[in-house]
Amino acid sequence: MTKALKKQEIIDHAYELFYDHGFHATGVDKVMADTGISKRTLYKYFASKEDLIAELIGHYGETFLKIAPVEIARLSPDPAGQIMALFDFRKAMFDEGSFRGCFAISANLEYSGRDTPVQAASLKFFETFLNYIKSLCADGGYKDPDKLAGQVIVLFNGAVVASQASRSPAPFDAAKSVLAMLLAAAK
Amino acid sequence: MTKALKKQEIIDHAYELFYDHGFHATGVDKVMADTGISKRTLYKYFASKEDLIAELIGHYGETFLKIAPVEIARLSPDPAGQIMALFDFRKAMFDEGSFRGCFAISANLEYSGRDTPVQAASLKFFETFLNYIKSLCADGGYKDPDKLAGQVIVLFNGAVVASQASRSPAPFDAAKSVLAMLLAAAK
DNA sequence: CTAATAGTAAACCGATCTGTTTACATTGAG
DNA sequence: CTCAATGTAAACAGATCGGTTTACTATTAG
Repeated sequence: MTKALKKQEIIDHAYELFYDHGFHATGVDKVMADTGISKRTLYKYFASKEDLIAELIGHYGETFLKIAPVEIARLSPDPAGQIMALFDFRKAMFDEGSFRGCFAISANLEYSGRDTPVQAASLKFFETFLNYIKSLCADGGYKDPDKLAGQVIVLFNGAVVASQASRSPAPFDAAKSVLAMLLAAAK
Repeated sequence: MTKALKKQEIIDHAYELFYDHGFHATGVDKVMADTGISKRTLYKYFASKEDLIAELIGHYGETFLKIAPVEIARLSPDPAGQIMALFDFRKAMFDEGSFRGCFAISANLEYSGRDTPVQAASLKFFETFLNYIKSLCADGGYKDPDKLAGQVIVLFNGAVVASQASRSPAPFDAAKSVLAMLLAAAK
C-alpha cells in the first residue's frame, strides 16, 4: 500500500468518527483502532490531532464542492435555478436521516476562541465555498453577484445549523422561501 | 450564603468558562477551581456535567430574553423596527470584540448526535426564542407572523454562526439587507 | 451545648487524553 | 542477500477526565 493510500485510509476513518461523535469527544486512540494502525503510523502522517482535523476539513470541502455542482446540475439546467437546487441538495442530505451539519462549522465552533490549524482550515473552506456561490450568482446573471452570494451564504448556514440542531430539515423550507424572494429581487 | 446564591455562583463561573473555552475542553476541575468550591459541592448542586451545561443553557436563554426586549425597545419604538433592531443588538454584542456565538447552538452542536440533557435544554431555548420572534412579528402586524418568524430565525442563526466562525460582524449586514426585503414584503 | 447542615481537602476510582519512544517484524528494491 | 523503509505492539510519560467517598471543619439553628 502506497503512502498516499494509507493516508487516505486514515482520513476516511477519522472523518467518519469526528463527524459522528465530535472532535474533543473522539480520541486518537479511537481513530487508530478504527483504522487498524498504530499510533506511530498516525503521527507519521499527521503532526497532531489538530492538524489531522484541519486536513479533514479540507477533505470535507473537496468532497462537497465536487459533488454539489454535479447534483445541482442534475436538478436544474439554468444557473439561477441551481442556486435554489443547492438548498434542495443540502436538504436531501438531511432527509436521508443523517443530521450531520457542516463539518467546517462544527469544527470551528468546537475550537472557537483559539487559533489553531482548525480555524485556518475552516476559514479557507468558507472562502472557497463563498467563491463557489459567487460564481453561481455571476453565471445566473444577477446584478450584484458578490453581495447576493453573501446573502445566500447566510441563509444556507442558518438552515444547515438549525437543521442539525433540531434534527429536522424544516428550516430549509423557510430558507428557500426567503431565497426565492431574494433571487427574484436581484435579477 | 444561601443555597440559591451558591448555585448561582457556580452557574456564573461555569457559564463563562464553557462559553469561552468549549464544553468538552473544559473540565469540572476548572469549574471547581474557578468558583472556589470542592467537587462534592459541585455535585451537590448538579447531578452531572451534562446537567450543569443544560442548566447553563437555561441561564443563557433567560439572560438573553431579558435583555433583548429592553435593548430593542431602546433602539426602535415600533414593533416592526424592533425586529431589525434585534439584529443590530446581536451584532453589537459581536462588535464589542467578543465573538461568542449562541451558547445553545454551540452546546447542541458539540453534543450533536446523542441524546443528552443538553439537547433537550437547547431545543427548549430554540422554541422559546422562536415564540419571542413570533410575538414580535405578530405585534408588527405582519400577514403570517408564524411563517415570518421561521424565516427571521434562519437569518438570525446564519448571521450568528458566520460571525462567530469568521470572527467578524460582517455577516449581519448581509442578513439585515435580506431582512429588510423580507419585512417589506410581509406587511 | 448540641446536633445537623454545608462546606473543604484530598484520596481514590478506572478510564482517557495527546504524544514519545523502544524494540521488533515485515517487506520490497537493489 | 542485504539494507532501508515501513509498519506493529506496547510501554511510557504526565496530565486530565467525570465522579465517588472518606475524614474533617466551619457555621448555624434550636
